[in-house]
Amino acid sequence: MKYHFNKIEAQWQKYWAENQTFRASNDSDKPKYYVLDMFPYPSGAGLHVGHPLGYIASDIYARYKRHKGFNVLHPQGYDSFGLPAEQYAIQTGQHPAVTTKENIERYREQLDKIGFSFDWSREVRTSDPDYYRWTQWIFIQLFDSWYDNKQDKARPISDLIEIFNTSGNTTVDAVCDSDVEAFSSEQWKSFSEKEQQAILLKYRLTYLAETEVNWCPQLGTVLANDEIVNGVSERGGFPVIRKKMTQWSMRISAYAERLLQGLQQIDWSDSLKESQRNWIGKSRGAMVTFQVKDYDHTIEVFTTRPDTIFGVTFMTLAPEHELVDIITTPQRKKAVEDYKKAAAQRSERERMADVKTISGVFTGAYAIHPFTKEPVPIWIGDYVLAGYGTGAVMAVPCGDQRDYDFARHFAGEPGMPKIKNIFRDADLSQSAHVSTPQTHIDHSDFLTGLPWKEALRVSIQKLEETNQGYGKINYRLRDAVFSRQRYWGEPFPVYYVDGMPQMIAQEHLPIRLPQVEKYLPTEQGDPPLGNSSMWAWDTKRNEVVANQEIDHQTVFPLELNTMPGWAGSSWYFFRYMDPHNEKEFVSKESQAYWENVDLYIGGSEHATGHLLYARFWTKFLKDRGWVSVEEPFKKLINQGMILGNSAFVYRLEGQNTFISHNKIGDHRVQPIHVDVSLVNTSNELDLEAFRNWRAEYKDANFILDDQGRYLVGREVEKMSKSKYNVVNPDDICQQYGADTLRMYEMFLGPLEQAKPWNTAGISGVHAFLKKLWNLYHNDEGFFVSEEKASQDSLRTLHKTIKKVTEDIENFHFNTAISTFMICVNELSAQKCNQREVLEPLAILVAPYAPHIAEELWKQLGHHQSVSEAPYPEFEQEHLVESQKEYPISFNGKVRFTMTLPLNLNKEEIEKQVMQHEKTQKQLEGRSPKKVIVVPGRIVNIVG
RNA sequence: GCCUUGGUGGCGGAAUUGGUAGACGCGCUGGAUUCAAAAUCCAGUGACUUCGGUCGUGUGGGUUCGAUUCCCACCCAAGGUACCA
Repeated sequence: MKYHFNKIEAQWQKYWAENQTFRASNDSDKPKYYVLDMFPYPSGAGLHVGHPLGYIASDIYARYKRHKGFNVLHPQGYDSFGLPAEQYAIQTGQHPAVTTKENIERYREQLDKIGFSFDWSREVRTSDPDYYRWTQWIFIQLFDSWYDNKQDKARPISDLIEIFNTSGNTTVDAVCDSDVEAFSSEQWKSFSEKEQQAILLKYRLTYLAETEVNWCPQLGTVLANDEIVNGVSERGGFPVIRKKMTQWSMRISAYAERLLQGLQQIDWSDSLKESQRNWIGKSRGAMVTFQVKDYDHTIEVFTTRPDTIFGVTFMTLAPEHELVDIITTPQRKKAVEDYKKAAAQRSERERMADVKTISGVFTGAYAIHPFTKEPVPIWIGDYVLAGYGTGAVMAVPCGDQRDYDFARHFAGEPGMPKIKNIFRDADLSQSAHVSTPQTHIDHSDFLTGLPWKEALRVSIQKLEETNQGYGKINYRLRDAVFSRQRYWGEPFPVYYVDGMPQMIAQEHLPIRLPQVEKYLPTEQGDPPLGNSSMWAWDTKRNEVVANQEIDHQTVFPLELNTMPGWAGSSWYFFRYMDPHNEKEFVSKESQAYWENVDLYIGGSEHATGHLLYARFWTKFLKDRGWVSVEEPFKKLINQGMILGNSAFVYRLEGQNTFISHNKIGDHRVQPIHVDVSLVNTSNELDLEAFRNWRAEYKDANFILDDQGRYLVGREVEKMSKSKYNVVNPDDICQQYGADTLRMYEMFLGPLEQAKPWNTAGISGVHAFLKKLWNLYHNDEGFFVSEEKASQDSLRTLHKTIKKVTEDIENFHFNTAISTFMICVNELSAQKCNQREVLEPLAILVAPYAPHIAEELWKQLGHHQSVSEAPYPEFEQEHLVESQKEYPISFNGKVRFTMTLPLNLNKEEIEKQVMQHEKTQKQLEGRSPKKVIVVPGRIVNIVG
């Protein structure tokens, strides 16, 4: 009887949907288990074969846990705000909500075909007003909170106001802006309402601040680093400059230490934890204050090596540093201005990546060394980034390679003194000195002669004594910018009274996105929401009203920015616990039942973005008492990305002629991504299809190779619509079935490893499922016997149970599938058709290939879904071994094997091996120096 | 540049704690079946070889009786690098 996968799969998908087989209850006697996928952004390209990789893995695990008797929550939803829908709207005028809805429908259709056990009754969409009202609500709570270092938690802002009223701010130890001045309770009370609000803003966990952005004047918009290629915008190729803008920020830095410490209690891979540790970047050192010569200004620097303070040869400020314009001397003005302009045109990433080009310019100004009181020249250089630390460094060329390179590059120029060497016996002729435990400090007044670690301690002490600095723990983690000049994101529940932000009361949420005519920034350079004529807040009627009603008395302008993509994804895992609650973002009871995510699966590209923000918000919600957990995700697995196999055509520079990859030679060409569907497996381009692909290639000319073919170049890279390398899974479901797709994606390789997509090999997995089917069927139909199974078959079954269970617990799905293949091959050879073996086998396979398992289960006479069957137990008695085939090696090389009983001890094994004729032959009369016997493993004869 | 991960046959990959390198699958070769093809089944398949063996897990060193596995240095690829998701 044939295996009709299409029919079987459609039937069971319908059954699961109609019977709500996978609906999770918030009330159960079983232990709970929460399995979550990182929800997808519904892109216009549809689901690609990379998405299901993680979903299949989590689905296998969720189904496995159900067999093991758990109440499993396995939901799915959509991260549906984002830039691509907005760009599509800009190009076509189509409202992003419409495109997004269509894309979601397409995703759902595709997901349904793969047979996932999602509880769709809990679906969430971040762009749904019923969802984003709670994102707005959380924003308001952040605004209403400050971080108390003494209690090491976030507290309501009302507590802080009370403290200010009773004792001013001098007793408060809070995380706040660096420019807060001390005030008493009397002073606080004497401030105007506006002054008080301005001060509070410096303490709130979300606050307004000036931050740098990539500004593209021609597009009139801010760009992500990702949208900038070689210093110009990806769209249009326009210049991009760095510019300051007032934006909402999140005080994630308040949580730096807890985010670091929390890593110890969660089950994530060491590499991922390491990434987060490096991102948080905790370092110990000192803040040092340098007075600027002839000015009433100081430069603050953070250094991890205050012990090298006497080695300071010059100082470097970021070109954007606020003092640059003030202190630059008239003679240096032009050079500094030119340099600043050039630096503004380089993205932060370029500046970090490019260490070969050393650039900088002397300001003509000097700082005063805190101890020697000698003048220290002040330079600017773009290797110092404004956003890092204080945007200024003290340069010690003898101990830091970048400073060394900078000093060498500008040696002899005005303002660049000779390198000061403060290390005893250090050779500076080639490079900076690398400190070791033996390093001692020299030529450094009170530090001379000390080992550097000791000098570190003394230098901080001295800085503190002389009030010129203090020991400090610094974090690389910066506060997170929370404003986007975009349309398709959550609107802020914020209006402005006299320039000060005010929150809209929570009962009036959600504040819905307004309709706009155009999704581009306004002509004045305001964000897209500035195009709306209905974007003002009436504080009397508590509703959004027309802009013309703004009177700054009762009707005020609303915030024009929207929230970033990570807002909605920082808390969605809580919403699945209680998705339809209209009173709270999640009820206390639901959250207490589900706690947090037991298993989270998603791509490693989120290692430091989403995963850090979600941890931050969870900790905040815990502090304020809305949830009971400190960490959102107990265990996390990063599925490796399925990479695309991009294809390239090569355009001769400045022409509309394309040259075959194997003919490029010395031609100057521009590689252009071409849709992989236009290329066959031999890398040959379909020229007709290419001409029809896009209007600009209609009249393209080609230089073909000697066989008359146009060959494309190939490159493995991330699958994305813009690279035209997306492969979608629908065709595979159609041709081979969902069970084959599920097993093939798992069989491709280790879950955590990145791998390029390739369908070669899928036939092997499909053949396996057919063989599995044939164990239960003969030509006539279902054919399973009630007789006792053979010892061999039971052995095969239990060997399989053992290995597959170990593999699933360790997420080694690829080897589990080879184990299934071996099992089915063995059972076929044994002609096994006994229920005793085939019934447990159907359950074992069910998490991987649920459709075929359901069908076999039904044919075996069951009326319930196989997903409710208990997992088979492993029985050791079927696998007892008494003999071992020992490899016998000579000097580490295996020469032959011999079978010996497993109960022999070392001496008995050695005796038997030495008596063997082949041993004597190998030794050719020599007596061995040593015989190493590892019982149950190997014998090695040395000599 | 920096951080993280990876590099094993023609290809995807396997190898539990340092113990027979290449499981399982694809591909390829030969055979059976067929009028023929598809499908299926059987056998072989790391390279070299004077058929004794020799070499072989990115490159070069090291530790060890024994290294894909541990250590050092380097090369290459992918992901991230704070406004793509």
